[in-house]
Amino acid sequence: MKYSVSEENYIKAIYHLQQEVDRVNTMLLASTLETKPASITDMLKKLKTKRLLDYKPYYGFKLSAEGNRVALVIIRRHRLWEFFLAEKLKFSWEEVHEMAEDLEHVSNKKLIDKLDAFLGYPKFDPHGDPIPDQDGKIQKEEHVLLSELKVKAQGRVTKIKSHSTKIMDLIAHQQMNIGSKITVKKVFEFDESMEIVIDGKTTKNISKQLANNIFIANDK
Amino acid sequence: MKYSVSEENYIKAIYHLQQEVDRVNTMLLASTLETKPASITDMLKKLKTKRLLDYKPYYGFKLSAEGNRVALVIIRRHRLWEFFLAEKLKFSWEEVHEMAEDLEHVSNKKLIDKLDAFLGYPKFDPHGDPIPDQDGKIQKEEHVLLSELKVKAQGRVTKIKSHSTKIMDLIAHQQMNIGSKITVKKVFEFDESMEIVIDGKTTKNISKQLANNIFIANDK
DNA sequence: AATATTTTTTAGGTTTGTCTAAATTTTATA
DNA sequence: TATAAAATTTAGACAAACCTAAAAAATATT
Ligand SMILES: [Mn+2]
Ligand SMILES: [Mn+2]
Ligand SMILES: [Mn+2]
Ligand SMILES: [Mn+2]
Repeated sequence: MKYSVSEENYIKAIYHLQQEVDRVNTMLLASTLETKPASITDMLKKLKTKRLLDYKPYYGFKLSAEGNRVALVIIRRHRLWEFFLAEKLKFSWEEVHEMAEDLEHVSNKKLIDKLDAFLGYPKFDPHGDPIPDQDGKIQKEEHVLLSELKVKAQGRVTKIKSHSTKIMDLIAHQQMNIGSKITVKKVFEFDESMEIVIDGKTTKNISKQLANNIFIANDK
Repeated sequence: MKYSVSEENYIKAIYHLQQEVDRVNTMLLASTLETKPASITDMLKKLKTKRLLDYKPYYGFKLSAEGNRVALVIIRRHRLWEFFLAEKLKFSWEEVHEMAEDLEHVSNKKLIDKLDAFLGYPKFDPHGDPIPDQDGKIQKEEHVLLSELKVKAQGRVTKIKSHSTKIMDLIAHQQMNIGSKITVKKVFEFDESMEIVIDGKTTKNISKQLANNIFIANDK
């Protein structure tokens, strides 16, 4: 089955919201897609008749098994393109999301599988999010917040929680990046700020708020 | 200015038809786009109000200077993606056109320019058609039909006239390709068939009809 | 020159995806 | 529990891009 750009954007948005809440509701989806609630209701009916959605009026909704499968196909396309843009075309990882938002709707399966091969079957996109494979399987990476690490613990930065420009600014300035190796040197009781070493080179002090937004995979 | 997928497809189709005829007409465009004449008229009016088209009812139409500029942007995108698909993803050159038909509408300029750089600023797409540069300039390659070459002449295959599967079949079987070096060994008067050497290795006999569909750049 | 044929445009509809405004249902509050 | 507020759906409209059928204009044929 082939779905329209709009349908795909709805499916993907519902999938992402479901990672946070169990049953998505109209208002929430309207605000993330920046449309009006009435438009959401229209699309919900359509997705329901296409059997992509479990939906009872007034009771919220969730993707069907098939809806989930479709969502993962779209997310696979999105993240592979993001990886391509960052890795091959040398875009910074803040720039890639918007372009991938369009590229994800080019839906030729053979194209995506060949792209995957060309990129060397990457497991994570530039933001550290997992890339579903051909069967929709995603590799779960166990990561913890940097703020939860104890002194002497170390690991690699896998993901940033929020992608706001404010946080990006700070992180870029600190010369941290996805993949950077982090070692915790000290944790100060006063404000829970940390002293860390980045890639075995530079030593930095970071606030609790910042450490709360950085995910780390335990290196071992 | 940003144009819809439909608008872009119309603009590009008009551009291509103008390479053959001076003023395009409704029927011709309808048949190449596989739509009805009434739909063409609707779009012509829209393109006219957007100043992309010179159009007087009943008198045929042609792209304005701006329309031409836009067409070349779309063709640049199309051919760069084709080059990417063939060169990097290892698609055969018969497969790339259809996928490029979708990718050409992803219109982020920085993306296309970076793709261009990544590919090494190629001048010709896998079919041998020239790729417009950032300013819409296209490199004119002087090529002649293989059938016009005399004995001992040599050159490289730059382009195939028709892209029908029937011709593709034959050409693939003869192990010819864009870029193959061709040397004419003999021309038989009886049926004007030729004996040629491909890439200095294999010797083949080809019919006048086939030679009439293969463009050659004079190597020198 | 008159008539027939072809081409093009116009008129009026349909589908998709959006919207506003109003009605309905659910949830919260007094 | 009655009422107020919020969330959701319905009703009706609109733009984009298509369509069919009919009218109008251009071109070809007798
Ligand atoms: Mn993204
Ligand atoms: Mn999207
Ligand atoms: Mn092409
Ligand atoms: Mn296209």
